Amino acid sequence: MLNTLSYGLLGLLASESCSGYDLMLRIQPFWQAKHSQIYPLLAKLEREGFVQYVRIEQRDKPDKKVYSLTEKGTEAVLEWLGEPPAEQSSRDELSLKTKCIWMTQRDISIPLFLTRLKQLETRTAYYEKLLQRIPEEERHVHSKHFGDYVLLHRAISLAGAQIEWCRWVVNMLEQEEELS
Amino acid sequence: MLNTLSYGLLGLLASESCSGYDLMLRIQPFWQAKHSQIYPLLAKLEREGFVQYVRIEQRDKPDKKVYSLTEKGTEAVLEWLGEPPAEQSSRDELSLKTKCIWMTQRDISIPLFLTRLKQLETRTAYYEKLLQRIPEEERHVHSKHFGDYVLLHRAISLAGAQIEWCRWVVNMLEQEEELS
DNA sequence: TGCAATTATGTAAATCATTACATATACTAT
DNA sequence: ATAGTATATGTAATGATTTACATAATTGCA
Repeated sequence: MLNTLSYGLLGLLASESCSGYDLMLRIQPFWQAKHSQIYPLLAKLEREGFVQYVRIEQRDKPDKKVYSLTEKGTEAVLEWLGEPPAEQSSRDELSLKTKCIWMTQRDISIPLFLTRLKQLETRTAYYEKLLQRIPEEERHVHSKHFGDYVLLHRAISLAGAQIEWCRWVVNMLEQEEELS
Repeated sequence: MLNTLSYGLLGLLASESCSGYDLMLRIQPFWQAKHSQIYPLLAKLEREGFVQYVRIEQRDKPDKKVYSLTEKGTEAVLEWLGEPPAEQSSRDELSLKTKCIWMTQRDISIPLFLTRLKQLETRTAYYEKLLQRIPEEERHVHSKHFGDYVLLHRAISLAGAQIEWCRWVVNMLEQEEELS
């Protein structure tokens, strides 16, 4: 039994062999992990026979290790896919702060939600751009990019719901200003 | 400088003094933390003067320590509220598995989303119940429960968006079944 | 020319978080 | 009776994660 991050890395390698650096960038949107966690984990997965690598020399950039799945690695991913998904866990500092807005004045509370709005709008724009890069012919169930396609859809729709929510809260906080 | 969980606990204590056990239950929806993390943290916050406690004897239940904010604790919360919120971070195993659905058959992929649907429906029902418990007169900006009110609204709307998304994905996976 | 950013990999120390161990009372269902 | 659940608090060991330390090539900018 491996941990979730390990399975996530193996899952990414299933669709395309790549370097630890690439894995770090690709897993970011779904599971935050720094390179200092990923490199030792890949080394461990290699020692245990789930992945293998070849060193690739590059002219313009430093050498890299391109990892690929072994048969054992592929089996591990398929076994993992058969198990029910763990509940989603989210950690949002804004939620904790929202529980305290009764303590604050509008000059403190409103900027919290305006900052979040900007974060959400920036991320939405980024997701939209990524979505546009997936051509029509790769948006079907059997495409390797079907997962990316549906995940981007979810990310955009959730961000939209949160943007609406932030505006609703800011509105209420602003209306209160007129009364006080 | 304290960590986010510490500020979250202090923030909860700002609206109502309560036991470590209560804090654990109350912070759960926004920040997952076990009692084994919370009890030592409260002890540390007490040693450092952010909180204080009184031991309360109970007839039908074990004794408890009821924690309350000190002046230093209140100042720390207000300072924390003035800082911009950190970006939301979510960890969802289903996202990682979704990136791999191209590897699977419908009999593996569809149950993943059906399981998530059940999880979301259960949570929505729970949130709806909590929301109903907040009376109209406590849903305004100056109420101590305004935060709970708006957070429940967000949780319900996000769960709704995710339910729709799961159904959309399941539909696509099922339609593919007819063709294969 | 120097400074920052990007690509690329790694280790060490510190902190954060979970699991397991431990205890104790009271209530409820089988 | 006894098993399970809820309340209530704690520690110890392990595992996960972040921050800081380290190196090195290339590109772009001021």
